[in-house]
Amino acid sequence: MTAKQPGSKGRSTRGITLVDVARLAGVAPMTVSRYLNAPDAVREETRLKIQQAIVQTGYVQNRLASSLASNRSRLVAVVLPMVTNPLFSDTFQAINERLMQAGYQVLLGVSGYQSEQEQHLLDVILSRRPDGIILTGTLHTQASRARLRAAAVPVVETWDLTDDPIDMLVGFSHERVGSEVAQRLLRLGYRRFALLAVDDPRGLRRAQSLLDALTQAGIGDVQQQIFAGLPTLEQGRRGLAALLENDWPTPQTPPLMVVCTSDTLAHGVLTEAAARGLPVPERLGVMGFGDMNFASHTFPALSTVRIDGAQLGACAADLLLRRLQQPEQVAEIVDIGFSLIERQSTRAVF
Amino acid sequence: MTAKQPGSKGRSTRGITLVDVARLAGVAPMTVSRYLNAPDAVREETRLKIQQAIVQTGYVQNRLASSLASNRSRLVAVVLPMVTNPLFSDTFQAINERLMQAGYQVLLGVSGYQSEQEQHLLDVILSRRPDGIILTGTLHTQASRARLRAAAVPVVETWDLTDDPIDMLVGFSHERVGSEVAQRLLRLGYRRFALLAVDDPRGLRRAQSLLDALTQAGIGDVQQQIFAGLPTLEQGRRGLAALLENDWPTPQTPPLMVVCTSDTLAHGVLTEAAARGLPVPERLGVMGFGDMNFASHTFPALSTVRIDGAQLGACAADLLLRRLQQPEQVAEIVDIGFSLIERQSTRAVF
DNA sequence: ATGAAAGCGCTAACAT
DNA sequence: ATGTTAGCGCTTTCAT
Repeated sequence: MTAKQPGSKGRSTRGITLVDVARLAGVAPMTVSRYLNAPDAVREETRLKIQQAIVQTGYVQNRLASSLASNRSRLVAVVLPMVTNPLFSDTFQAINERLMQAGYQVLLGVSGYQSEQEQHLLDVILSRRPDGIILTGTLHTQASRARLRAAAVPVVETWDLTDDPIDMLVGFSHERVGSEVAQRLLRLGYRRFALLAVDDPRGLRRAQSLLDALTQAGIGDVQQQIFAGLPTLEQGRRGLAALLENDWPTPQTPPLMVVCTSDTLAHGVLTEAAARGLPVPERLGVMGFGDMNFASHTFPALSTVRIDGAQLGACAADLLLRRLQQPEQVAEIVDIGFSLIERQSTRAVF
Repeated sequence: MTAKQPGSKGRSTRGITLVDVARLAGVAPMTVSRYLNAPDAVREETRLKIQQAIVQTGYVQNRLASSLASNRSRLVAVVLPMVTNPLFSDTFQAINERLMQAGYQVLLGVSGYQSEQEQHLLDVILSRRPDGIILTGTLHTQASRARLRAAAVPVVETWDLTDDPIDMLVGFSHERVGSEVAQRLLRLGYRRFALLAVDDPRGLRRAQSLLDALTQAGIGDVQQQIFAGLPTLEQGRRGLAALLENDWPTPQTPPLMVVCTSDTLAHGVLTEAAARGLPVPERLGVMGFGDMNFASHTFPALSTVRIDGAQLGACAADLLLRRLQQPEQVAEIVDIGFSLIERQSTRAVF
């Protein structure tokens, strides 16, 4: 509560600064700064004096000022299409954990799935001068991508494997997911297929790739239900209900395989099937995507495509952190792959 | 790529600044600043010149500098116990939406459910000088709460109704949830109860309040399964399995009511019941919490306690924004309440 | 190991 | 409506 003498043109007094701490500790401000940023560069005795002064004053460093002066914000922007999509939450969690541990903080950006305000979001983010940016998916407009390249900030794109990454990249091939799922299901004996999807860009690519592979195998008549919005249990139920309207599997027909672009949709399909007394896997097969934490515990257990979201996030954070420590590092591209998990929901007997 | 002449003691050149834009537009830096912060205070003609200069240079404002100079960061820290808990994602989404719209950005803080590193997280957050802080739940240690009060930053606590809020508050009474659930279920005719909970502090308070109400009604023998960690479908299945080991409801016994502190656990209970052929609601009743988006679409549909997470988030953001506009505003406390939703899973016939 | 000077990029406050 | 000056709180750079 010491009343400071305002300078002739000074502003109203603010909180406790590093100068206050320095004065109390009887050292130069620069020494306090050293204590904060590299304690080992300060003598033990001095360190104690400063420590005491900090506790006594309740000083909290002002990182706005330190970021400005040092040209390092220790901020990393993480851009998600949607905070409510549980597919990304493991990734997000892992990213945040690693970054915090390394002394960085996460600035959140939510892009939505449409590209309208993308440029604006990007400017808002860049205005904070983050030391790095982690994108979920990739930016949609070329203008945005160019701006990001121009900003010369390290960027990691995730959850995808594109042709021309902005910088670093960690993901997997959605095309390969689609075709491998098709091949596996064909090998299991399925011949009748339906598709349940929501309209997110990567999910649609998986779906298209699946359809292509099926067509190549001579299966062209695949019923499709594509919804707008996020995948929900409700959409899954509705989707199956719609599919069954013109194709109700009887004991005589071979089982129908419903491929979903998300475990959540698939869970809804299982639920609707149970509600209608349609036995899975005997007359209906279900395939999900994501291997989310519930997939192995649905009834019956859900076959799906496993993506290790936590590993993906950890990898993205590590790539970025390594670059921040060694700016010369080349831009890596990491394919973390995926694996097909066969559980009860695809175990029809042919 | 214009090589700037470094001052005698200058640092290596950085990006394009407001001064560069001003020079190109032929105005003073302050005029550019005005254009950015209050375009209406600048003449149309000048505005166009500046606009052009900005586009031409690709200038992006440096908010680190502007925050430092203006003592307003336009940053709001949002603290979550865990990013992967879907209970909070609607709230988080709503908060982020409102804040972005109002020109604020979200700085994420993940506290975990234990209080060990709470103080450190708090300092990390305060060091960015956020204009406000939104907490999910409340801080655990008195030291943290004191430090936050001392920082004189607007704070909104959410998802709870505590006795001594730090500042603003929006939530509901977990105690009342517990007792009202008990009373409702008793009125429905249930007399045999079991409890399934995870060890989050608010969930445990709901549970305790439920148990108290049941005891008052003369029902003291309530089997309990309390797990550590986040609520998952798997935990719900395991929980029911464990409960059934020493209490398998027969057609002769009155139905067993399993009250869960989370819809996700309840969903697991429904799943395990289906897997074991135990009919819900005839022999087993299930009650959830949260009314998450799947609750009305499980089979059978799940009775639960509805909390409007999106409304809660919007309310929290609005309280904060109002305070930021009118600092004299008193600290409001908002009880957003809850409602009991009766669906199929509690429709036993007595 | 510590200090002094200069300046990061912007805006508040006071002109005009 | 626009310009001038000082300074936000810190760190870089150079000196001791």
